[in-house]
Amino acid sequence: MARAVSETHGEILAAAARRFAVTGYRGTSLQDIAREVGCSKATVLYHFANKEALLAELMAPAITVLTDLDDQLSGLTGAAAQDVAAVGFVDLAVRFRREIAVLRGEFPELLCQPAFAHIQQISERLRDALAGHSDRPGARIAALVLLAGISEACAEFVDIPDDELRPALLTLARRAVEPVGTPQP
Amino acid sequence: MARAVSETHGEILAAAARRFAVTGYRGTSLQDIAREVGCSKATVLYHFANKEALLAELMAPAITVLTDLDDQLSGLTGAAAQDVAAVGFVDLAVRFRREIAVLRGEFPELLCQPAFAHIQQISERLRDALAGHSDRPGARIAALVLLAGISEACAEFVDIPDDELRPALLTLARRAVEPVGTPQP
DNA sequence: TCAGGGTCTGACCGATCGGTCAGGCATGCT
DNA sequence: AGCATGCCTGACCGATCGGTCAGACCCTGA
Repeated sequence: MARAVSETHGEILAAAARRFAVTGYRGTSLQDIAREVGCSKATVLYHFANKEALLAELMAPAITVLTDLDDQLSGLTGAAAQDVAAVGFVDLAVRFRREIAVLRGEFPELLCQPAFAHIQQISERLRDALAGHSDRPGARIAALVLLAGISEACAEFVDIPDDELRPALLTLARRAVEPVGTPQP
Repeated sequence: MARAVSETHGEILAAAARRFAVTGYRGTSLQDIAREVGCSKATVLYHFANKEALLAELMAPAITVLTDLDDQLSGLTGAAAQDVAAVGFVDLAVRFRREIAVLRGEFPELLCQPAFAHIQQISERLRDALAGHSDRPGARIAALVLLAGISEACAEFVDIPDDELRPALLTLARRAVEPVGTPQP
């Protein structure tokens, strides 16, 4: 057959995204992906060094956006940080619904891999920002519930258009976040 | 060694609960469980017909409570259903934190197993009740975010005492749920 | 025409998975 | 003493996993 390299490469990536989103990273074998593409398992491993590299390339765009959001958040505090975190994360979760679904439930194990080492810290900072940098248990619990719930909802509602899902999630987030005192003049 | 049957049986169950909660159902091998107990893998399979039966016995108490909640919900509508669902699920999630953690991310696959066939329907009814039986997208999205988020939070905050986690989650749920019109006289 | 490089594959590898099975070893009843 | 029963185990099974490798195939440039 011998297709152009970029073509097969992209097809494998797309097939992996579909399968990972349904059956998870560990629940999907290289054989499954190869079958969906219509090539051999060896071909998958010709285009990608190993299974982890395939996942890493799949996640790269989402991770870039997440890192940008983290940078944006670094200079903010209080209610401003809360709102930027809410808007930013909702937008990210809606746009990268499939990538979010891939990680569903496999976060702890996958984050141990070197390619994703810093994501855990970023998500903790994100949670902290959404809690308004407060250490009240209620605020921290609310932030975690929101982040996890929004992720799950995005992975679940695959058939709802972005423009409907995004405002609904944002409204919910703003209603659910524990208000934090902002220094007002 | 030859311990009393109930003793080893219980030890295996406890070890499985610990391991499943950390590494998930699929991520935990029978060998892992046997190692933690200090017996052979064959002993685990002497006390339990197979891996699935071990999981089923582990989940039984939580499933009983969930089924009770479902019965309670069957006769309610509107705001009453919303509040009973919120209180009931928060209580269940807090009490069975470890069982919730086991299912983390493996819901779709595990629910295919015959022992858990009806759980999916129950959780959908629960979500529907929490949405006040409304079909507005905002209400349905909020209900899913809450159920998923509460589950995740309970699985994550293992070190917070029940009496602190429960009211925080309940307050959040009542604040986040989309209010539904109740027929008032 | 031929050499070389990019693409792809079948066959194979060691490791690990869930699960089976014959048999060892106590204990208690007859 | 002899036997049955319950508990436990090492050895083993077929399947599947991620990954390797030698070589086939095709295209292109010299």
